[in-house]
Amino acid sequence: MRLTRYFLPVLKETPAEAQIVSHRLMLRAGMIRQSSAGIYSWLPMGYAVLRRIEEIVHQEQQRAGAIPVLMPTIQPADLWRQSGRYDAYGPEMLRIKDRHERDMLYGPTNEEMITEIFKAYCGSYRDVPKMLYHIQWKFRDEIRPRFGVMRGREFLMKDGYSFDVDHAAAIHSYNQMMAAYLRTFERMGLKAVPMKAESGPIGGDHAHEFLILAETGESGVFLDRTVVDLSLGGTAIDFDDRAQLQDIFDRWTAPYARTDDTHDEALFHSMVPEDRRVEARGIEVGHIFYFGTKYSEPLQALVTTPEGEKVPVHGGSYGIGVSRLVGALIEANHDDKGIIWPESVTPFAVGLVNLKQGDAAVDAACEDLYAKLAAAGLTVLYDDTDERAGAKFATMELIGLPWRLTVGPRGLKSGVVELACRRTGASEELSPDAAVAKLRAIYTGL
RNA sequence: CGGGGCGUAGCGCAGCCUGGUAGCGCGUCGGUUUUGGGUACCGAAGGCCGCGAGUUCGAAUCUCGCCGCCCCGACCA
Repeated sequence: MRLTRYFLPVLKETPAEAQIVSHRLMLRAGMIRQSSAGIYSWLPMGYAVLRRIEEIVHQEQQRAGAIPVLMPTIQPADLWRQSGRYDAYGPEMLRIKDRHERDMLYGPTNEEMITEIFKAYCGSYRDVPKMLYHIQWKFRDEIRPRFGVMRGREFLMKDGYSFDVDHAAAIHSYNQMMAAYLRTFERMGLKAVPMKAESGPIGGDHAHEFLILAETGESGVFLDRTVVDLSLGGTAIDFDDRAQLQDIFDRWTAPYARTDDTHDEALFHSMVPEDRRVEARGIEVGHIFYFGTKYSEPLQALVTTPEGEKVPVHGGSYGIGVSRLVGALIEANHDDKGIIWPESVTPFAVGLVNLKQGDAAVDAACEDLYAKLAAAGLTVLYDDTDERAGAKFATMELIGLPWRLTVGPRGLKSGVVELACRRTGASEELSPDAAVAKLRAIYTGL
């Protein structure tokens, strides 16, 4: 993409309304534009990151055996009356009427709807286990939206739902999602720690929240340092292997890790030696829980067992805050100059900077690199504007592309370009072809 | 929803107390200059001063009402 043809409305100054760093940087980098309180348009740069995050979530969900669907944003109120949540949900739920005065709502979540779908088609133990998920916009009319996309009213969420014949099978589904989430967040370069959670308004008991540690986190967290160092690394996971998944579950949930909602100071001290105790702040980016028959009973989602008995299915629900992750990633990856995208979610693999637009040799070298990078399968943002070097560098640093390839007359005289790493600030001079090869190597396997 | 603050050019702000036909910086456009870290200078465009009512000869400024946004708190992916 050529910057002269792109839409990248960067801001030199920080808009007054933005308080936290991710919100400020998203506005300055031209990623989002506020429409009203807690509701945003996603501009090209922001949308690109959002789609990359979505793609990772899709891949890891399906790897774990979940099946993608797409349910509507607008739901009929009757469905929620059946589960009893129409009245229970409160003013957070946006209630609307259609032209026939029928009560509708903009869905804050989809348990009722997915249960209704399951019930319509699945009635036998042979139909389970099933794990369905979708990535869809939700609306919760928060009293006070804030922090940009981290706490918006409209937000993009992955929510998945498991259906199993009994408790033991449901726990396996739960463990599948636990492993899928660990993989998902690791791929994004995030340290997300599963923490024991309260069941919350949805009910149930087997529940964990995934939090990434960040100074601006909304929750206080208390944890054993050892859990932060756990990593799946290249572990091959067989999602049908109950023992392996149970082992992963055990390893990640054994160390003490809780938010201030569930924190138990005495237990914390008894379980964790002082030198391993960490008190920090965290941002919740995912939530998994087993809720048993909470929805299947009132909605009469039953399956027949091999013995011919009809039993309510055991359900679990698994959320990832996809749009929130954009903000959370920035909270975890930035410096005083701007954003630093991990390679796995960056909107462009590399920024190509032409230091002397209009100079025949430099233009030609840039065009050549632009074509070769594209041929190597890399996405490129080519700054072909006639801005000065300082302005171009500042913009590249602000928008956070992980690698910058700088081409100028000075280096070109000796046949080199500069490849700079956004995260470390390190740079090296090498031939254009070597730069392409190095970038290709960096991005291989992501 | 309780408490506080703010709505003036695309963005950041001054002007309001003490009414008199709207200003600064950045950005944008044109020109000169500069050319490896947000260059300097010259010129220009751009605003029913959030909306409505009132007071007044006259309202960005005073009064009342409404709307929107932000911050603290309770609530949440």
